[in-house]
Amino acid sequence: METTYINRKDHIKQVAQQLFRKNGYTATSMRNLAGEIGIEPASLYSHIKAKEDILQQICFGLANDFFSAANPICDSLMSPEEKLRRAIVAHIQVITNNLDASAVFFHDWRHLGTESLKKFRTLRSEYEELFRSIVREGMAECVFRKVNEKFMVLTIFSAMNWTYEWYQPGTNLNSEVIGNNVADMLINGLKTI
Amino acid sequence: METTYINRKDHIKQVAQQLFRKNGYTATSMRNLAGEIGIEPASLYSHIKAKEDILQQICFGLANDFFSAANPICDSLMSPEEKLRRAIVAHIQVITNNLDASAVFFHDWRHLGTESLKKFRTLRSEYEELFRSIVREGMAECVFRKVNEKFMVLTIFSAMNWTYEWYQPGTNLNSEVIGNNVADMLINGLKTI
DNA sequence: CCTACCGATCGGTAGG
DNA sequence: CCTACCGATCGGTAGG
Repeated sequence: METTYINRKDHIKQVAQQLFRKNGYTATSMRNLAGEIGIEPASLYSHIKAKEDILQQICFGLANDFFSAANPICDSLMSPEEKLRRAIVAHIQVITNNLDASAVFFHDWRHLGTESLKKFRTLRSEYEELFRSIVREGMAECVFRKVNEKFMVLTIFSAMNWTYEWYQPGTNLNSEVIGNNVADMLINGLKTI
Repeated sequence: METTYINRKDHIKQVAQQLFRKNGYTATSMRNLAGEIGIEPASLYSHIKAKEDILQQICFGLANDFFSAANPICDSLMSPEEKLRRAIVAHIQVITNNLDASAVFFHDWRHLGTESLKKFRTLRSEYEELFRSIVREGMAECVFRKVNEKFMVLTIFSAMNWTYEWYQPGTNLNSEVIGNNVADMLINGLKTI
């Protein structure tokens, strides 16, 4: 149970994302965080510069995970349908493997500072574009119905991103099965014929 | 532009849900709220008992709207497919007609006090059960594929509830069209054959 | 990583 | 709806 082998900065991040998920970023005080870790509040500042630093670590760390999962799929030579299915499964796996971070990512990104916020929005647009290009490709090849492209991608993200709200490790199906189920529901609703 | 005709309590609620949506419930202070309204912070307490009162008004008010929209559809004699389509459209219309309240509803319900929180969860379960029963009915009649019922409903809610994140009144399609598009994507992915 | 502490701000009350 | 104010708590710093 003790995880003394990880460094303190990671430890802080992990405890923080649990608390942020449970109570929200703003409602979690540095005193709460320090108390949960077992050190004095002021000691946190030996490892981080500010509260927002932690939020940045969480948000940009997870953004990086999403890209790492999706990029190789997008660059591959698979069919649009297979790409979309795999991208959905990969995305949902990142979420289910990082439930605390995902909750913070989706809820609390707006509490990032002005500069980080801008960077965050840019990354998110770039990531959405990955999915948009798969959908576009599929429409061009007539394997996807020609629905409004932006709308279609938003619905795909909707179905994927809500996962963190209800997924419970252990009690649910495993993440690959869930990803494939979501993909099934979406793709079979998209396909020509 | 002036809406002096509504009473102050409603005025407070409306301004509050704008601020809560933008900055979050916890990050919005009573001083922010009073400043936006143009009164002194202490004056708010002539109209409300506590900050959480406002959150309760918003959350339970919207819950009521959801039920009012869905109940007549569920009680009707339409086919499961038609019921589901109409319930989806109705749900999305409630969201798009109450974007501020919806954002608060989905983000900040967990900041309700213990008692309200319990009541909220119960209402939410009851509401989900409305959709679950439509899906169950559809499966029994073999018009919906026999997927895990709970999972299917969660995916439906996912696709519906994310709407508040991206819907922009005016610039988007109207809410009925959007609801029907979401219904199309979901139902055509659910139907036998 | 701790003790000691800062100025700012919080939700809310008393009393009119 | 206002003035005046409360105790509590906030994020963060100084200095060791």
